[in-house]
Amino acid sequence: MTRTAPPKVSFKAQMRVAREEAIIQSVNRLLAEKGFEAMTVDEVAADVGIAKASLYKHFTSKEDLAAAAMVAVMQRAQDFLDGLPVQAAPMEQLRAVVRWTMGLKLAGEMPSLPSQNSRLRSALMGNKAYMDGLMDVSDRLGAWIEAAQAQGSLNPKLPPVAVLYTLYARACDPVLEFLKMGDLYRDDEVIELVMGTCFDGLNAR
Amino acid sequence: MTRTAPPKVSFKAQMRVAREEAIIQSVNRLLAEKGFEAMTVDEVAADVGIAKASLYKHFTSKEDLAAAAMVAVMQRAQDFLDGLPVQAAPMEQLRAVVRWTMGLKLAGEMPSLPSQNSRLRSALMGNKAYMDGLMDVSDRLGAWIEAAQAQGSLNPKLPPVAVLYTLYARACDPVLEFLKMGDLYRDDEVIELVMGTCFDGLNAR
DNA sequence: GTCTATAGGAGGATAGAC
DNA sequence: GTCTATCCTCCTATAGAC
Repeated sequence: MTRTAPPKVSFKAQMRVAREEAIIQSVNRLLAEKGFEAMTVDEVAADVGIAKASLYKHFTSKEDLAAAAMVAVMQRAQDFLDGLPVQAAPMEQLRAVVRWTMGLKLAGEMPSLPSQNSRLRSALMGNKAYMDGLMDVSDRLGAWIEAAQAQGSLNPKLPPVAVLYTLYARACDPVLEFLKMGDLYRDDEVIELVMGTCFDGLNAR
Repeated sequence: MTRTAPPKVSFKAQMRVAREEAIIQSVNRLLAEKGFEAMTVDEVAADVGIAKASLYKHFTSKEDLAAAAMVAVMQRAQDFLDGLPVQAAPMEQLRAVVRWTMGLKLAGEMPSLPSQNSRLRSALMGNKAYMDGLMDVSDRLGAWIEAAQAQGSLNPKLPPVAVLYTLYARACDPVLEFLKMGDLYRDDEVIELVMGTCFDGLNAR
């Protein structure tokens, strides 16, 4: 009788993964809190509790760190999509995703990246895991958008891509933080307000 | 017969104002193009065609430069508001302002500032001209918002401040640049699309 | 007030020992 | 792979001559 095969992932590899997850969690929090430019690699290292040089053994650059955080967020999004009830109406799926996204943002768990930084853009576009996740999420949302338009719950005159961008943009909507800062509304009230302006618009109905 | 009184503003003072306007114009363009963090004072100096040290004779810091650009934008907004037809319906005034704002953004003339930078926030809050302009614009928009709600064209259930923030947010809406990048729509088409989602919402009507 | 030159310091990235 | 120590580039801001 032969010995059992060695585990596919060694103990050391597991430790490595665990550490990288800790790093990504810190990066995610700091990106949400201060944004990419204001976040320093020293801060990340201090927050994780390791030396800066050790960080660079796991990730090759600051941009790479940010990309890893985005991969994690994209994974969370995919998990959330997987958990949605399959039988629900497309429109309700879309509304649920947007609500979830804004909840993340208000909870300080949504990394905020500058859209103009070209080095960062390159790092993101060159990250296969991120691009795959983004494509998958976009495809799923796109299917719901078209279905909702077909059944007349979503405005059929709007180009699907415009709807998609509009939904994505709720993840970095400054209205959320401004309303939160005012201290007049609880987080869930802020979310319902912005849900209203997003789907029903500002006009009276 | 006495000589005419000396001009209130000396020639040197006029030169100074003209140079500062040139500086502000460069800052405005660079802020719109690359954002605050990516813009360097060296670039501004090179763009204006003067030495960096000379810049600091006019403005005490990079944050001060950005604040001056915001003052100029606020002045343009006030001028635009002044030029609107007085007899138009409040709702139309609001729509006109948002259209104008998005046009500025698409034309690359809307400076983009990070909302998290505290040094910058302090510079803005400490700039009386900026704060006065912001208050004036907000008051005028606020009056139209309440009037539009009173006459039932704007959803009366929305808190006026939430509407105000939502309108302001169109000035930095990433949906504009994303749709522009796609090259599927002309600038005016992009504006009308976002006007639609903003005022009519995503839902079918 | 304009310039050249440089101080001063922050921050990304790496060398090299262990 | 972790550490300490350091490099090096970039950038804000200022000194000092004219």
